[in-house]
Amino acid sequence: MKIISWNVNSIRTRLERTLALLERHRPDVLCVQETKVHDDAFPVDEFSAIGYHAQVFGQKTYNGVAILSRSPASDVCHGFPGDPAADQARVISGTVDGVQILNLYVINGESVESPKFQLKLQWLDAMLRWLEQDFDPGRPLLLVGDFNVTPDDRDVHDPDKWRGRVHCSDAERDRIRQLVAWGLVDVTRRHHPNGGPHTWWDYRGGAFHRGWGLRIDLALASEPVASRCRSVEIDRDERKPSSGEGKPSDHAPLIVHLN
DNA sequence: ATGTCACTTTACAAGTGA
Repeated sequence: MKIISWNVNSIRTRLERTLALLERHRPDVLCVQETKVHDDAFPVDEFSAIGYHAQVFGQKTYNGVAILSRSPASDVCHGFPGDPAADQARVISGTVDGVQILNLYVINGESVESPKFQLKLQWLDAMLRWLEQDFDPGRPLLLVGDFNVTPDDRDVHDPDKWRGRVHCSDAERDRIRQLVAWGLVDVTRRHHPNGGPHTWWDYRGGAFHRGWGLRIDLALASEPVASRCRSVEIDRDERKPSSGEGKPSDHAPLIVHLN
């Protein structure tokens, strides 16, 4: 079973590249974030034409998540109880081929001084309470998405430059540690113990070309899923300007392969 | 202090969010 997570930064702008990604990898599931479109305008037909069901939870302009899958997702839910940013479409969950999948677009936070940063921490706290209440780490569960947090300095191209800043602060990293302590495995790290691989590069300053990246897109699996995990890879080519129609997203797809 | 991108608007440039 192959599951891909990708922050597309607008599903309409990235439609051709998303269709090409599906044809290239033929994953069982593609979780997308930052679709930036109201559900009525999501390009459902283009995906069904190549064999993918779409479950969408979006809004105009901002945020938005969707699960595209070859077999239909069941028990689909939008958002979560206790969400302190319930007006923002950031979480869609469902079960595909026996795996409960949570597709997350975590609040960016802007900077550690911003009120949005406090909201980000509260949101992550509420998300953990949801897991504790409604999920069991002894069952097959996979959280994927844009977490907007680097778990540790190995995930940062220049840790000294980023130290204490948004995506790299102790407060954010504590929340990831709490998710792991509850019973999840950072499967990317398990397969890449020495660091990275980066998943996001700022559009500005030639960051991709210079290797200035962060690992902020994560796959956190309960042990029943982690033990099936054969590989976790990044499709770095997708981040290259030359690799497809139109411009790339600022994130690269994260590919999780299960036995 | 940032060599960008996508989206929106009583729009045709400028603000916002990333």
